[in-house]
Amino acid sequence: MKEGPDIARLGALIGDPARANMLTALMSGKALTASELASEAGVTVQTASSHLSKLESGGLIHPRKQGRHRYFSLADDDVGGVLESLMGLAAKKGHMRTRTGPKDPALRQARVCYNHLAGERGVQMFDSLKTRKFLVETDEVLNLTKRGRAFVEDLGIDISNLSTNRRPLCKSCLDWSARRSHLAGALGTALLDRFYDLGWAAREPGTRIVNFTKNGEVAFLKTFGG
Amino acid sequence: MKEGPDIARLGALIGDPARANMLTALMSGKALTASELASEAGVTVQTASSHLSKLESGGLIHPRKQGRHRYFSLADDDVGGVLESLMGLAAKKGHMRTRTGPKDPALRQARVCYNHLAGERGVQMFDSLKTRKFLVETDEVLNLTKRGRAFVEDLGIDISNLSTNRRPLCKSCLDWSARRSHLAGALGTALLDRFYDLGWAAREPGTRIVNFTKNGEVAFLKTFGG
DNA sequence: ACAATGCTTCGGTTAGCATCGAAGTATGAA
DNA sequence: TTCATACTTCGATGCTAACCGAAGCATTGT
Repeated sequence: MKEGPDIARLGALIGDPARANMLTALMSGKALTASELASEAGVTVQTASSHLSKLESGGLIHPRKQGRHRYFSLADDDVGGVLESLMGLAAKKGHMRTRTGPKDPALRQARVCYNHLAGERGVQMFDSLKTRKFLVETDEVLNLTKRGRAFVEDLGIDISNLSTNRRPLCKSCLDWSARRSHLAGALGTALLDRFYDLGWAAREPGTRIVNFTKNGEVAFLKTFGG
Repeated sequence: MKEGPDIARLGALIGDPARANMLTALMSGKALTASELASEAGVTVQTASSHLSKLESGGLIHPRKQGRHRYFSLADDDVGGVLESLMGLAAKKGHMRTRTGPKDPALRQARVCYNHLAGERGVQMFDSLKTRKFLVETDEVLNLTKRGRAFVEDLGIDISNLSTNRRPLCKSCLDWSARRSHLAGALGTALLDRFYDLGWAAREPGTRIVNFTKNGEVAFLKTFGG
């Protein structure tokens, strides 16, 4: 029996190509069925089932039974954050798969990171919130100021609804393309959802790309400085 | 040929128990030799060598040749950050295991590194020489200034005798306990020898420990600032 | 010169695990 | 009930990579 440190188990889980494909697919934030994940990973459903049970017992994903389907999603924000930071490191080390398709620039500009906005747009929003003192970072903990709270409520977000949750309101997440931080946590999710509702942006189906509409881009730039 | 996403390669690198042990050992910030890492990982040096070359070509660690040793350290802060986040996730999932204990305190304070002084004393001496501009480091090359030369000669060391040797006069050596540098090279050797001659310190037989006498400690602190 | 130390490379063995076919369970539809 | 879909479990196979012994290379010390 081989005993390694804690991170070895996590690394081995992420280290298998099939499982890594599944996890990156789940980074879109959508819950996917076992069959869908199998085709994403390019393996049969039996193999996928084996992988999924390992990921589940490893605490990386969380199943939700619904009818005769099982929907899988990432276990929590921390898992998404770790995967994001791993992608960032991989990109920096030049091991990035060089499929320079048209998708790549779009991914860099705006994409979902599990359930919040990432990419240049996400970094821009984060910086804007910090320079205007809506967000302050003290002792590595992010806090929303009173003025920030007012700003967010002006956008039409119900803060009290979020703060009841045990999930942290504000959290910084290291970006994959830029090496800067963007906003994660409940507020990050709420903001992205609000952008959808306002018609500023929409998801490109089947990918992690977030497409901003013409009016949405104008409004976003006006709101988060240029 | 199996092609997975970028993070799979990183995951696989971290996923092997031996490599994970090496990486966690390097998380201390210290640079370690291949042999030390082998014993940390519980494998033979041949196996360790194979692992280390993989970690190096994966961009996770960075080698630094020094004499007949190769010191390895984490490539950059980003690698440490990713490992840290992985440990955090593993701890959260409850797979945490406590790790290696401390080493001999006497060794940390003052010891020989081949033939020069290492440990906290060595680092202190090195820092003192640099802040007083007796040593300057340009382009990763250490040079003794004129004032430094005078200072060393005042201690009773014959510089001209050393400079004839093909061995470099000044060389920085990465410390084992602190992760700072100390002075190696012909001058480092000469200084330690001079300490012996002056009766400031003596070797503890059979070990690498250097014991300072009471008077020697006072003189050392006076000479190299405290 | 010679020996000793630190590390790497080569070759062959072995263990683990991903993989898929086939059979089994569960849910939903006709 | 009977069939179809979604998924899991079992068993067998095959490939990868970790592992160590032995030999080779490089540096240092005597």
